[in-house]
Amino acid sequence: MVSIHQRIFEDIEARIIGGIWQPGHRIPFEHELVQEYQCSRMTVNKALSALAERGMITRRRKVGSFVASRQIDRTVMDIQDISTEAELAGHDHSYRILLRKIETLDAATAAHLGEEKGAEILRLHCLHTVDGKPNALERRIIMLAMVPSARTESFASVPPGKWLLDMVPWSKARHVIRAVSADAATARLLETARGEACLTLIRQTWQMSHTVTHVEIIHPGDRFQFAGDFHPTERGITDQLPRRSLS
Amino acid sequence: MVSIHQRIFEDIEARIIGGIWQPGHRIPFEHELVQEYQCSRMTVNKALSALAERGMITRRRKVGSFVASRQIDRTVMDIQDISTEAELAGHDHSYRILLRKIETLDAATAAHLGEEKGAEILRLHCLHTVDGKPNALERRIIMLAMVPSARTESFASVPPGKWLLDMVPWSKARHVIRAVSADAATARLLETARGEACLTLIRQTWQMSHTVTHVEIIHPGDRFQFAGDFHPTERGITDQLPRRSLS
DNA sequence: TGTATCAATTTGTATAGACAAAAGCGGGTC
DNA sequence: GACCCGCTTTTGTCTATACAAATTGATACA
Repeated sequence: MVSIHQRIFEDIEARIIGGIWQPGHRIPFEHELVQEYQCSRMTVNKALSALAERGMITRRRKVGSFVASRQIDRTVMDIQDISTEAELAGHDHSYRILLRKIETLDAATAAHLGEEKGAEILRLHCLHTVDGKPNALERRIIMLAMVPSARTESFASVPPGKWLLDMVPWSKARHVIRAVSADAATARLLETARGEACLTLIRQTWQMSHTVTHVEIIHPGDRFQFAGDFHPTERGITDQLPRRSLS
Repeated sequence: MVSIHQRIFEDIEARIIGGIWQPGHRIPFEHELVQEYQCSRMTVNKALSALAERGMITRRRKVGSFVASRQIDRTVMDIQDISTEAELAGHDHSYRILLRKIETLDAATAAHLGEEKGAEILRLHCLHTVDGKPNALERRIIMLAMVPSARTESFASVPPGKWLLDMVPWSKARHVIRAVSADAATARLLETARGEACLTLIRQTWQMSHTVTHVEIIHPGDRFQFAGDFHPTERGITDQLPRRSLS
């Protein structure tokens, strides 16, 4: 049993996706759809508002609603904590702390993070192993002012990524994905060749304009990839499945 | 002037993001919020439904609404057509067709695409140049059954990515990002060293379960990266800015 | 000609009321 | 105990109505 709301939404969506209504096409006025579907204007309005929120149509008072101009090629990636992700995919995961040290921010790093020089940080290096093979090198900075409890946490039983995710809410995240060649030290740790292509994910998260953490995760290119699906059709971005996969 | 709807939405959102209400916390019932905000239940309901659609809360009849369990580390990337993207960033863009050939699908490629062997395809290879330096190598397959007009299109003035975006609506896209080392031919075309780390984007788009196109775009790793921001706070995924940037 | 004003149209937001659907709870029966 | 039934609570959807805000188009006027 589908609701009227849903029926209107999907009918219009299908006509847009199917190319029957091209970008720029004016879709019927609310009162016309009220006639067509024999329902109240509120119901039509909610359906059209939902389509507008999704970016499929744009609406202007007194003018009407129009099929949005261009399909943007967008993808949604769930970038998860390594351990969670490995477990979801049914792989073994373990990790080893290589370095754990409290420092103060030097000028260059501070500028790079957009924070004040001299702030206290926890620097963590971590090697992740999946199914017995080294899979990622994690280099992390945690701002101790934002996460005071990290000062006494050993991270012996819970990996830092997971610990932070459960511990600190964030309001903004930035991700950068790069391809880099492994230097000698990285290659040795990841048990791969020097110069091997590596997929690097850099993530910085903020809470209310203060950096919480900055992390660089380096994967050997022959053992990792990022994948993401996008359906313009889907209800919410929440019914996506985990997207990062072992290759 | 903000609407009541918006005020409710943002108040609750702020309490979740700020960590005042932890995951699992039961947020007030609709009738309680009606009291608190002195508005009708419809208004409260719409605000809570919007939060649920966004994945910040989950709702269950008779039980209540709860702060969603775990923050997923998600990012939204707009992966645009190379020319559009370069122009937006204020760079010059040109391209050259290296190969344009109509073929039939061999068994291996067909299996890889999830399509039938023997289907007619247009194979296109294309070198993109940004600000005078080679920036991407594009290897594309277009299913002629889905895009018959591609048969006679020369792609001399409009690059294939842009042409397809304007021409054919799609209902699903899949993206994969990889790091690979350049082989000799690729390195020569991209004017980089053999073995250099390259960032590869693979994209396959479908319309109603039929493949429209499959493309592999190889960027030299020292000249390219993908970047994406995610604000759990934002209204829609549509007010995102272009995300892929020249490094 | 240009400009201010007004009316009409369309979307945006809100209300109060109604009933349906899901799910927990308790009571009775076997 | 297990099972069934009905009561209650909470969310889900819909209606009819109302007024506000934005914008267009027409009209009046300098």
